[in-house]
Amino acid sequence: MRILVIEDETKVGCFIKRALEEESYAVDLCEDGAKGLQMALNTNYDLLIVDLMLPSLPGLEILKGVRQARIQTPILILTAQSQVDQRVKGLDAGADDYLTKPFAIDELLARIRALLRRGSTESPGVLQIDDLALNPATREVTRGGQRIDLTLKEYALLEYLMRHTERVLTRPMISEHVWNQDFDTFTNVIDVYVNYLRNKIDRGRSKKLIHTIRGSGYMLKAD
Amino acid sequence: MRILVIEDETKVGCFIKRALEEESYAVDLCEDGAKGLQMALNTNYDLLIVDLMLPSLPGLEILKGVRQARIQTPILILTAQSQVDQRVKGLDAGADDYLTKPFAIDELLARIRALLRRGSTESPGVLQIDDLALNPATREVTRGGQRIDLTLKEYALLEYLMRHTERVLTRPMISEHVWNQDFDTFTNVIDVYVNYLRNKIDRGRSKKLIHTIRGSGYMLKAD
DNA sequence: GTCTTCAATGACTAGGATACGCATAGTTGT
DNA sequence: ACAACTATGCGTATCCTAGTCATTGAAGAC
Repeated sequence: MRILVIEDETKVGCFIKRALEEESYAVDLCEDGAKGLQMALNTNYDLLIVDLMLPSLPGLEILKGVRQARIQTPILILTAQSQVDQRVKGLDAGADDYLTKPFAIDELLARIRALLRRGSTESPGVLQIDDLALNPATREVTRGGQRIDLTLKEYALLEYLMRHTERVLTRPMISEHVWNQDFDTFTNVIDVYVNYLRNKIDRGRSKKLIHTIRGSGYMLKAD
Repeated sequence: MRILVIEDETKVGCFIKRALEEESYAVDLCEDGAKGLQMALNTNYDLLIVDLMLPSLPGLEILKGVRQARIQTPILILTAQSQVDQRVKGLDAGADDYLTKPFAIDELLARIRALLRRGSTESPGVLQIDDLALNPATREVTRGGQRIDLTLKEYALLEYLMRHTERVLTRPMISEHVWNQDFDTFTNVIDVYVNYLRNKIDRGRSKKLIHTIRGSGYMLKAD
């Protein structure tokens, strides 16, 4: 899950970025409004977090810009306590939720989960394919009831796969959402990590879940 | 456990804050009603303490505001002796308990413990994981029947962990609820205290309860 | 139609760099 | 003296690179 944070206060921005990264989201931080809008338009993020108090470009303009471009990405706006009218305008301009500063990081994470969930087929909290289950809250992964330990990157990759099952996921897509990289690095990191995942998830099982689509990418599927 | 106190009398407010902090709660004090309501809405506290006699905004409005926002946080109201009707209205408006001024601080602490207990899944007063037990009323911690002495911060950290077992608790989450810090301090205090706790709780035992989730945070779990 | 060849693609492995968390010692403040 | 916190060095899990090995599928030979 890739998230863009547009926030001019460096301290707050860094804090959010770190917190999200610990939840294994891929995070881009932008401290400039105009630049942020460009990034939002060029990259397909899964979520935008926008501070409405920005120096160069009013946050509202970012919202309008994004929505005019027919981009449906959920947007969460941050406002100061006093800016009640701003908040209303923000929701009118297409924001999906808001949070007033200062806020608790728990609250932010909860709302992010809610927004991402809403976007993707109302998932019931725990993702499941066949006998493979992934619980984002506890970050616990099991197959056939048996616990599987994953590293951060392995987990991030699996979560992305599980949120988009039965669909071919190309390397650039995976690279963007899991590694937060816009351009091809000409490495084989993805292959390596798919291999790691296979070892932990499919090895020794008759029913394989991770399939490679030669020439295209990978797919998670029960068949 | 993070508590918000909304109380306009500076003297009383500071007194409560100090007393609570000595019990190792993380406390925010707010002397203005409107501001307090905002804080209650923005941050997810574990408990609210509200004086019903406030200058800017009647305490009752705060209750209504909070409950309208579907926030279930337990609320304790403070009233003067004469304000019997206020008290009733307060309970009707969603308060969970009340206390009349002047009150004994012990009384306040006891009621707070009761409310926190009730809030968290009807626990039987004493938190327990495996053979580790924590009694919030007496602040007594035992493992295998053996008493364990903890400092204020150690205790606060353990209580937070024990109220959220089997879930990955990230550093920012811990920082907020135990240290009452909204932003990252870029120090390793948390690591150090986890280490202290481990020395007192897990050292020398075969079954470890404190687990680190590399790259994410910590988790208290019996497995 | 079957077999062989070969280039492209992916699977797998090993090892170095890095970042993370642990431990311990040191500092501050009550 | 004790608790709270900071600073630092160290070991290691994790991440990534780079290289080799296996598989695939299409083109050409028979």
